[in-house]
Amino acid sequence: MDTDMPSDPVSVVAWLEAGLVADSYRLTRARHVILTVMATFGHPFTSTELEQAVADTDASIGRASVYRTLTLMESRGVVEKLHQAGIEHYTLCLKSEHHHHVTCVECGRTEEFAVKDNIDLMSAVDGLARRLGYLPRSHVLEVYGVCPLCQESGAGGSDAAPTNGHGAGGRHPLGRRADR
Amino acid sequence: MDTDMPSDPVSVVAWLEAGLVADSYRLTRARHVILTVMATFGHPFTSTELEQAVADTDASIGRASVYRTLTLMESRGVVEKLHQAGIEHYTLCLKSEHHHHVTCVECGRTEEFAVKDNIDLMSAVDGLARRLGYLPRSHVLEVYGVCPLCQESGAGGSDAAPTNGHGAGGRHPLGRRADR
DNA sequence: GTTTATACTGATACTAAGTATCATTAGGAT
DNA sequence: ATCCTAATGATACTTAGTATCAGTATAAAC
Repeated sequence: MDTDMPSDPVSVVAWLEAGLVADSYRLTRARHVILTVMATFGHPFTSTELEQAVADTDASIGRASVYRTLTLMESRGVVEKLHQAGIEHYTLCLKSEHHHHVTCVECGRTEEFAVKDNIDLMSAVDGLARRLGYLPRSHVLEVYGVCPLCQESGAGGSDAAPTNGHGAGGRHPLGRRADR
Repeated sequence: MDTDMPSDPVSVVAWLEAGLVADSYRLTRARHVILTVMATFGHPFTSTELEQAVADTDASIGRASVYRTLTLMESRGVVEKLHQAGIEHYTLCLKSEHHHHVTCVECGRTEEFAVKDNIDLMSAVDGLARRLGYLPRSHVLEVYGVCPLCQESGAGGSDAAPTNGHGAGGRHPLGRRADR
C-alpha cells in the first residue's frame, strides 16, 4: 500500500499545478478546486461523481469547467479512462512512464504498475502482435482483482474465478436464459 | 487473413441466430436485420453507425431495437466493446473461448486471438497481479498495430512508435503548449 | 502598483448516446 | 387456428458531454 509515489492530495495537486505552470497554463481557482477534488478521491471516479463533489466543494464552479479540466488532464496523460464493467471511470496517473492499472473489484481502489517492471508482460504483448503479423503500436490493459487488504478483511478468496477477458454477462448455465 | 473462423455474413448470422434459438429467444425480423448488418461490417462499428446502417436497410426498425439487440448480444458475450482512442466501438466475437482483439490502426479491421494460444501472455498478466498481492479476477486487453496488409500497401512501418499504454494526447514537446 | 491582452470562466443551450414506458404486434408452442 | 407473452416501434426522457459567448481574473509588461 505504501508505495514510493506521492499520495497526499496536497502534494499531488502541487505537482499537477506545477505541470500546468510549466506548460504555461494559468492557475485558476476553478482548476485548483477541481484538481484538489480529483486528488482527494483515493479511487477511480465517474465524471458525475467529480461534478457532484466539485459542486459540493464550491457551488460557484460551473459544470463546463469540470469537464474542461478533466479533458485537459486526460490530454496531458495525467488522468486516464478505465472501462470497468461498462462504466467509464477516470483515475489520476502519477507515474509519467508507460504504466497500467490494477483495480480492486471489492474496494475500487487502483494501483499503477510500471510496464518496465514487467518485462515479460511487455514482451508478451509485443510478441503476440508480431506473431499475428502486426506492427505493434499501442495497447489498453486493465487488470481487476482482489487487493491484499480486501483478501484479509473479506472472504475475497472464496468465489475467485479464472481471469477472463469478458465482462460480467455470461452464457446461461443451462443453455436457457434467465427469464425476467 | 484466411482464418479458421466463419467469416461470411450469412453463416455468422445463422450461427448467432442458432445461439438465440438455443436459449429460447425469439427469431424476429428486427433481430435478423440488425444481426445481418452487424455481421456485414468487417470491422468495429459505433452504435451510431449501426443505427444508421440498420435504418438504411430497413427504415421500419426502431432505434430502441437496435440498442436492445446490441445490449443483448453484448450480454451474451458475442459482441464486445472496444475503447480505441476514446471512441466506443463494438465488435462481433466469433470465438467462444477467452480471447482478445488486435485492431489495425490503419484500416480499422479487428482480429481475435485466443488467450490459450498465448500462455506467456496469460501467465504474465496473472503473475503481475499476484506479484502486487492481488487475486486476479479479470482483465481488459486490446492491442493496436498495423496489420500485415497495411504494412505492404502503405508506408505503415515509417512512423512506428514504441507500444505505449497512453492515448494520443501527449506532453507538449517543448514544454510549451500548442496555442489554439 | 497599474495596465493590458487574452486564457479561462460560468451560464446556458444544445447534441449525442442510451434507457424507460407502453400500447400493439407477431413468434412459436400447443 | 388459438393463445400467451416476448419483442416491437414510437416517443419521451435521462445522462454525458460539447459549443457558444459575454464577462472575469490571471500573469506578464510597464
